[in-house]
Amino acid sequence: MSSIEVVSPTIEEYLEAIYRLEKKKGSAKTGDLAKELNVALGTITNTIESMEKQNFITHKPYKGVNLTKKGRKIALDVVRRHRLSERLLTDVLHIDWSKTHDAACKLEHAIADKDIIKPLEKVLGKPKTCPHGNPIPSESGKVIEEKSELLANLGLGKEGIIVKVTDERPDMLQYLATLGLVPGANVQIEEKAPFNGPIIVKVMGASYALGRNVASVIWVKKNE
Amino acid sequence: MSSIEVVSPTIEEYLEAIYRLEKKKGSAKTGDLAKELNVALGTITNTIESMEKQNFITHKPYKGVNLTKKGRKIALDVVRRHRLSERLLTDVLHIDWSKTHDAACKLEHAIADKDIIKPLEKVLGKPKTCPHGNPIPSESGKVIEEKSELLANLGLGKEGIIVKVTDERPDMLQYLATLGLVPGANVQIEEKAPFNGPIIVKVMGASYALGRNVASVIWVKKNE
DNA sequence: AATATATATACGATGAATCGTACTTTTATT
DNA sequence: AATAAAAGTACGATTCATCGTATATATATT
Ligand SMILES: [Mn+2]
Ligand SMILES: [Mn+2]
Ligand SMILES: [Mn+2]
Ligand SMILES: [Mn+2]
Repeated sequence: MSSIEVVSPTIEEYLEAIYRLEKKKGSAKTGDLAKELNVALGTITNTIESMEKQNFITHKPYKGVNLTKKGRKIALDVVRRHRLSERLLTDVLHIDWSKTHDAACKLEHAIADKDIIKPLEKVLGKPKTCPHGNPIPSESGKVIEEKSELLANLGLGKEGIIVKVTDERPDMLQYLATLGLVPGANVQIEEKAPFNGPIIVKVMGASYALGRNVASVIWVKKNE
Repeated sequence: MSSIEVVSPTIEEYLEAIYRLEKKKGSAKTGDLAKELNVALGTITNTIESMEKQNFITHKPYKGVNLTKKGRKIALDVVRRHRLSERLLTDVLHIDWSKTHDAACKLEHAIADKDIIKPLEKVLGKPKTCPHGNPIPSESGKVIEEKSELLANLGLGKEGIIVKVTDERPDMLQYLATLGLVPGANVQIEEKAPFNGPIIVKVMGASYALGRNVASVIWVKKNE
């Protein structure tokens, strides 16, 4: 029986953060983790040392840490619980998608039990993604990532469907929602200002100028 | 603004356990708490000393602890979250009532935020009780306790409606459910054996012999 | 190549929560 | 009232997660 190892909520948070950073930048640097987890640098050094001893991660000083197979397995389970929690919050409790991330980040540790997570997944209708479009790992840790590209990289005149949003700060999500920039929405590039200037996009008939920072958290699937 | 004080999950658990024991026995003894919380006696002594310093409880050695006003306020909020969690588990996730208590005891700490608990309460339809019939404290800490008496104390031939069940051990709840002894069910006393012997009750047409231990966790509202 | 800047580590210290054993006090029994 | 049993407390120790300051190393800039 290869059931998933039980670790403290703290270690789960570390694994979750490492997973995200690894996905985004290839590895998780001490400093990034300190910011992400809101703790002092020395704390990170301590904890990753202990996590390395437990074979959850490998660490190359000044290069960052990476998940081992063992660590990734747990991380994926945390991410799974996180994203199912988000779905519960939006789909069942009707909470705004801008508020779900922080709440889910606590909830995820309280629903580790299979007797809870399985019924939850079922009631939600086995959703494939979180409300922000990120894939929900399967029970066995499989992640089906829909192919997509950054809105910021889409060519002039091209259009596509928003697949996911990879910045879950409440203010960012609120802003995106007011423009209708949510997963499933159709967007077209109308203009791209030079020198990394704004991008004008058309959504639901309306046009908006987006900064590159914003256009770089939105992933779309190009229409053929 | 008298918003509720934030304490650690551990202290919340202590307050919750003290609330229950106080309700059941008038006060919470060190030993009872050790059993309830599954920690060593010395740990209880330590923690209640610290809790007394923070004015959450008063403590008379060998007599037990009691909640202060301040402590009770927090305890009621924890109990509120616990019972709303149980409702979520049974009503939304369709989890059996015998499994909800333990799961809720973790969940309750992850849904302290007003932005979560209010929508949850609303979605559940502002339930008055947990699945076991115990009242859900209001946001302001009001508890509306329906008048009821122990099934074990009901006279021969009398009948009533089950109001609540005050033992939430999984095996007890499973047993009660198989007999149909759940809140709302009508029961009648058919026989009471002497010397604290079994009680024969009629439920839904069937008759069952219940030990006094069982009849002493079931509370009923006598018909007329 | 030398220096400056960013990044990471070492180290000593703290607080919360826990344990187990030894000791003390209260309550029950004779 | 003396003694036994039960209940509670004291105390020293451990582990986890954290902090902040001082020090070290690597990378970027000149
Ligand atoms: Mn989290
Ligand atoms: Mn999400
Ligand atoms: Mn609890
Ligand atoms: Mn209950």
